[in-house]
Amino acid sequence: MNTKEKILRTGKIQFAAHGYAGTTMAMIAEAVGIKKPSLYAHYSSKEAIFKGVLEAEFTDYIAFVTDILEKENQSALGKLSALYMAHLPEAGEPDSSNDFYYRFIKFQPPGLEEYIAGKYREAEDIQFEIFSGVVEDGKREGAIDPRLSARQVYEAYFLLLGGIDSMQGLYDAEYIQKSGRDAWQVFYRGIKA
Amino acid sequence: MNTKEKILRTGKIQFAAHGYAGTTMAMIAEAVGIKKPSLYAHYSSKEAIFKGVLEAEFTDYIAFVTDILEKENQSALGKLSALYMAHLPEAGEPDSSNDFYYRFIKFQPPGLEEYIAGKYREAEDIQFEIFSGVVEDGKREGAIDPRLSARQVYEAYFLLLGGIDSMQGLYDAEYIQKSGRDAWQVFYRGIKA
DNA sequence: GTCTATACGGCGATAGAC
DNA sequence: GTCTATCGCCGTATAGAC
Repeated sequence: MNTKEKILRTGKIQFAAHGYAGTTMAMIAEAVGIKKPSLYAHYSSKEAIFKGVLEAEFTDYIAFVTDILEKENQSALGKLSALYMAHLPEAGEPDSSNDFYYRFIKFQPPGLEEYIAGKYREAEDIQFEIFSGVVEDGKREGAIDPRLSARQVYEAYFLLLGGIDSMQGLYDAEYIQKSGRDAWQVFYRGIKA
Repeated sequence: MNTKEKILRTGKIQFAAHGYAGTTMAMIAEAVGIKKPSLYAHYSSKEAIFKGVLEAEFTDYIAFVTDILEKENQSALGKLSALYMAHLPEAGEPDSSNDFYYRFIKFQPPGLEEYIAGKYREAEDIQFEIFSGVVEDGKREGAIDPRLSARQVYEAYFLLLGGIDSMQGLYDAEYIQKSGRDAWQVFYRGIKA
């Protein structure tokens, strides 16, 4: 891994853990293993590093969702469940990608509000399109109540995911898992045919 | 309103909008209408102002929940629905209390992690106790499926609320309201007897 | 590309007059 | 209680040698 990639990797971890203002060039440099001014040989500013991380995260997230929802030989409910469960935290080290994504979707560094919002809407449009296809499959399979609209199922589903994220850092992974599974049962009862 | 209260009021708004590091003593002072050093006649430090706001917010939040869930002449489902709907954003100015609460529950300023976590657990214990009483009432009224535990209903419910919060700032109030009501229907189908 | 040295500004906080 | 003036520190970013 070259230095430029290393900066993105460690930058993501630091930004996710300490926020934009709370992360300093010195912190990133130290974690990378170089001195502070050397960062400027790879990125022109702190903001440029941040944007680099952000770009990569959106790309990865869309790939992650697409992978799960377009898996073959799986029922629609199987796919929805798999994507949901993939969002539950695992015990051990924190998931810095997830932390980064949710932190900066909600709390944008000053001056980057529009930039981030634009990226987000773009990612969400793609996500909704794939998701609603799966929901329609679920109706055809007789698993999802056809009276519910794909939009309605989508909203309830991502409200739950947002809720799971809002528990991170407040509870341990095991409790969030249990909580998340409990909520899934309620959700499932709510959409089943 | 005296200066000390004014500092808490404006401090809450600034902290909610810009975060802890992103809020400066100069910003608070200007919004209050005094100069920066005058703040120190009322609070010994930036952290002291923040803690003052935090304390008041937790107190207010518990009172808010208690008020709604202990209202007389209301069915259990009516209470749950009322509390849920009260969390949906209204069009117009942003709700700085809500923004403050959720921002700092999830992203604590360095050094205040334990302090905030402690306050939060305390508030949550009280909240769960009241909430589960309402759920048990709902079962007795024949409105909620008795096979569901109060804990399970609580978890699904607050996952939804967390999800609603995670939409704030990304969508306008009207869309979040619609989304929130849609999700409520799914939730209701999921818990009804 | 990496380093040492440094410029420059903004931060929290204090001193001391009124 | 409020002000002007200022301290000390640390942030981003640059200059210039190797």
